[in-house]
Amino acid sequence: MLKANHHAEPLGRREQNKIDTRHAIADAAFELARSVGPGAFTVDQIVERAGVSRRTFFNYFPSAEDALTVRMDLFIDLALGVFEQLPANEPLFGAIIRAFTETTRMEGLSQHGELFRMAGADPDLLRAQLHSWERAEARIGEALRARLGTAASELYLTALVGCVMSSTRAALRDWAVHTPPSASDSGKQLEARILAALTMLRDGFADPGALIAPDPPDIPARS
Amino acid sequence: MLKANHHAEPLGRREQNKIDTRHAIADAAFELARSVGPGAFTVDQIVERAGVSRRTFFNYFPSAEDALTVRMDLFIDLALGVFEQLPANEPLFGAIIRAFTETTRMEGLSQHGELFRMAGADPDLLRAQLHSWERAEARIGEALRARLGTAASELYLTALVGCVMSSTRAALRDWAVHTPPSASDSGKQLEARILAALTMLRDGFADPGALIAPDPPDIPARS
DNA sequence: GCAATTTTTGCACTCCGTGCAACGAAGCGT
DNA sequence: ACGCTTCGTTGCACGGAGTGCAAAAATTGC
Repeated sequence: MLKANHHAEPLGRREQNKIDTRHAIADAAFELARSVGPGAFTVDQIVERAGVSRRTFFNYFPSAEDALTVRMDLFIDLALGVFEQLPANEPLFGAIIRAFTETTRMEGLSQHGELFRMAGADPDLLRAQLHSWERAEARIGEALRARLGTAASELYLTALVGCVMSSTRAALRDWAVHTPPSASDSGKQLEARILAALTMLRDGFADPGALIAPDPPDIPARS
Repeated sequence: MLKANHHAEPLGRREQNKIDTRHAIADAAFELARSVGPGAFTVDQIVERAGVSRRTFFNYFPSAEDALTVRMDLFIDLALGVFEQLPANEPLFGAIIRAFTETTRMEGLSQHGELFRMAGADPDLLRAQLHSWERAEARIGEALRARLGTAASELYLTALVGCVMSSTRAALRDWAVHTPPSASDSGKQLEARILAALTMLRDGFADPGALIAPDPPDIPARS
């Protein structure tokens, strides 16, 4: 269910077992959340499915909800990998947007959307996700620092990253409200919204009326 | 410690008692967090200080950390009150920035900064605060909707609000890192950073090198 | 195969969060 | 002031969350 790592480094049994356990727990939690709803299951149910002891669960995650944020962490892993490969002379916002679209091409967004919707029904899951976004922000900030060098101020950098993440989240909200879970082009709808939001940000929120076009807007180069 | 409400509406005993209890709990929690550190105290300690029963605490807050977000909620109350009074023809970003500065003139920022710092040491408090920001975002979004009318798309509006909040948070982070808790002009430092961040946002992150000037930057009009 | 290291597990314990029912205080009509 | 109603508070009890600790099991290096 969860993606394995792609760098074929020689992993020892120890490392590999830990990764497997982690994913087993995450998968069990996700399936449970799907079937009975977020916040409607206990840690004991998770560990039964995952085949580990209760105590082991808490060696990996501080709470049941945290097991549901593994997917986002992995998504960020991938996206950062893509981002670092992009040519350094590419415009900043363009690189960010491309890193995102390339990653969605690998991973898809449906499960992320699903989890986002769940968070609307369970405050604890929402908090875990917000925390996850926060961690992602920090990691992306480092990647941007590596690209921009010391010319960009700390404030500029963190504000920029924060806005990118905020815009993405706004797109998720809009998508969750306006696209029914059953929609066939659900993923495309979401991607289009994220692109629209990032484009607005890049252009300084100049056009309040910017709406979602039926097909993904093309992005005229800038910044 | 916490501000009383300013509209002198005729409140009944019931309403007033609830407000008092709420504030008593919030104050007790804050004092405790200050003295022993965030996450280092129990609900029982809070209720002992506040003079209410354990059960009553949970009638007001779902967790100990949530009692520490009351201040931010009240700050947003004030800020929204200010924002609604501003002339409707004032440029959007200008109005947002003014609503913020006016509110800080009433309330100050030191306690907010203090709480923000605490969140760095306690994941649960961090999550509660992130949730609080989320609620604030929703409320501010409504206020902006009332001002902008139906011309602005839902996505534009939520993305904009999200970016405003993100930029503010970035300013808080920068402040927490670079300004020692003992600094005498701590509040001014923070305010200057928030203004700088909001200005960058307004200008579309055009200048990566934007740094904090020793004295608060003045804001040339736009948008 | 053996010793060292790391991970898993069971156990015990405190604290959290909530449903429930009894109690007490505020509102309200007379 | 009286009773009646409504709403908030409290105590109790219970299941679940999260953690320190030490024993057991698995992996590693020799």
